[in-house]
Amino acid sequence: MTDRSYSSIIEQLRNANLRPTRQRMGLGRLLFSGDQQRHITADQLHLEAENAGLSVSLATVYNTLHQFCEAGLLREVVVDPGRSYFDTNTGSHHHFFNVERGELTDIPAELINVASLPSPPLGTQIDRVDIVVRVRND
Amino acid sequence: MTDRSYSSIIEQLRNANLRPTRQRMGLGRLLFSGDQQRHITADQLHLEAENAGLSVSLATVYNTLHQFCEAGLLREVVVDPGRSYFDTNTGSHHHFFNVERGELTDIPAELINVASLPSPPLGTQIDRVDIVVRVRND
DNA sequence: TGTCAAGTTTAGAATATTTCTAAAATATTC
DNA sequence: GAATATTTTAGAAATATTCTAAACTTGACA
Repeated sequence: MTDRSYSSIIEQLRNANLRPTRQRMGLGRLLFSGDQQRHITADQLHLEAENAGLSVSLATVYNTLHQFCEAGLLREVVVDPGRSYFDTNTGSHHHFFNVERGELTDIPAELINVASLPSPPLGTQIDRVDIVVRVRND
Repeated sequence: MTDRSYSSIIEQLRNANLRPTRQRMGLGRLLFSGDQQRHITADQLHLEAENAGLSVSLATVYNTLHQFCEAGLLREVVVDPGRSYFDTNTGSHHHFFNVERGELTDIPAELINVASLPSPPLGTQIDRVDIVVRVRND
């Protein structure tokens, strides 16, 4: 387990005013208990929950993913029209996206050097910078 | 009109083995006849066509947008889950995306300096690098 | 120019993802 | 343990996109 252990999840849910229900805890364990960072769609997580014997509806998977995003436990990644990916890595970083396989891989922020961003359109402020490096199989 | 004038569109369609039909020419004119670069969704273009008195089905708008992409006349931009934008600027560049308004603005490639891309995952090759600077209204 | 084959458009159905709704279940508080 | 608030859920609805197959248009050529 990473630093987001079982009790840490409860605590983070509490901080976000979310009750630690069976479903949230179960999905949290699936998402955060591995060593690896995960990039997963709602449907994939729903399937994984089913396979793990966790009974949870697709609606709840969607609700939970969004609540986890708001709580800062997850981050939504937009690379594919018509499908959202959720990323357990909430730190500053970017992505490789394998267009053929629909697979995301992290790129640590420090490995990409963005010099000289132009100033944003009048009346707006920069929220964040997303870099997606699209790759194809040889 | 830009350099992609009326006759130029016909020519480009021919090059792509696409017959210059009423629908394709009409949509081409809507997309390319202004001075400005355009960022538009299928639905927006369909509406615009209707307003311009061009009778064309939504299915054809989708077909045409994809064919124009394959022909290198357009480029698809993914910034919003569940909606595709099509960009008349096919050159190398990036985008501001106003999350609140759903509005895209071009950033010329030379205004962003990406130094030191890490090498792509084994067995893959870089297709392109998309940078999206998400902005919010003050 | 008329005919034919190939390509194109279309309405409507189908699909896929996501959100909504309101009723039942669960958690928290006292 | 009862009362209240939150959460989950199935199924319906919304949204964007793709598919299908029939009707239409185009281009080639006699």
